[in-house]
Amino acid sequence: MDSEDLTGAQSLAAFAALANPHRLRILGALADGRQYVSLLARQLGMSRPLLHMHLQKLQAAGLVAGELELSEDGKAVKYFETTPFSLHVTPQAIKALVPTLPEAADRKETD
Amino acid sequence: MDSEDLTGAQSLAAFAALANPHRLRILGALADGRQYVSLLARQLGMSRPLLHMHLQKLQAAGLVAGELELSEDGKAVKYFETTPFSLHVTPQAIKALVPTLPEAADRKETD
DNA sequence: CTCACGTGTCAGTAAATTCTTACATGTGTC
DNA sequence: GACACATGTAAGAATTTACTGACACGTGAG
Repeated sequence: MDSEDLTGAQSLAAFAALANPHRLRILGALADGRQYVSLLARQLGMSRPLLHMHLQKLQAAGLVAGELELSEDGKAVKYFETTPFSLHVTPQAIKALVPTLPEAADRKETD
Repeated sequence: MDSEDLTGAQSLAAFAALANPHRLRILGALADGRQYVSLLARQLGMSRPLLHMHLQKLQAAGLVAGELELSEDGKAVKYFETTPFSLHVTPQAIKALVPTLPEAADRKETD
């Protein structure tokens, strides 16, 4: 995922997802490799429902991806990993993305 | 301002500042050049107190800088401009910045 | 003096985010 | 059957963020 391909709404979701210390630590932990939810919660010292919520936001922003697998002993285990995102944030990049923001787009269409 | 120089807290403030459509439009408008508050509020169609609040957040995050000047006819006018920031956001970059997050630092110091 | 223009700030409300507790499901083992 | 482990989700409280409206100040022009 590259900065240039993102719309305003997608960038907004990505920035919002990054604007939280828990989610940064989740991304940091997943940068080394994939991990499943319950173990990740124990490693980071947070409750599983809370981690679940944060992972949902990261996934909605396209920063992580999860896949449900069956372990050898038959249990369902959900692994998450980071997507190979690369955002380059500069004033000019933001200016280029402003016309694709939801509100601005609405204004252009409906006027 | 370069990504590598930022601490966790500073990155967090920057991401939080970027996670708002109004603030992206403010940055987009200032990417072309400096502007003063009242005129910028009219251009963007938002109230001046609201713009003031957003500019405070952008300034606290180090994304814009403001300087108070006296116009030719003696009035105090405050101009804002973008700082030349350049953030490169990748999973590895985030991992490197996790140890400098406030909570993690506290935990390391106080244990 | 009043008006128009610039600045900043405070109080209150509306809305979104964050977090905990408790519940539900399914599988393998003792 | 009861336990340990995995999954997901829903309700409610606490906190933070976003926004409006009203107020303050100062200057130059009519």
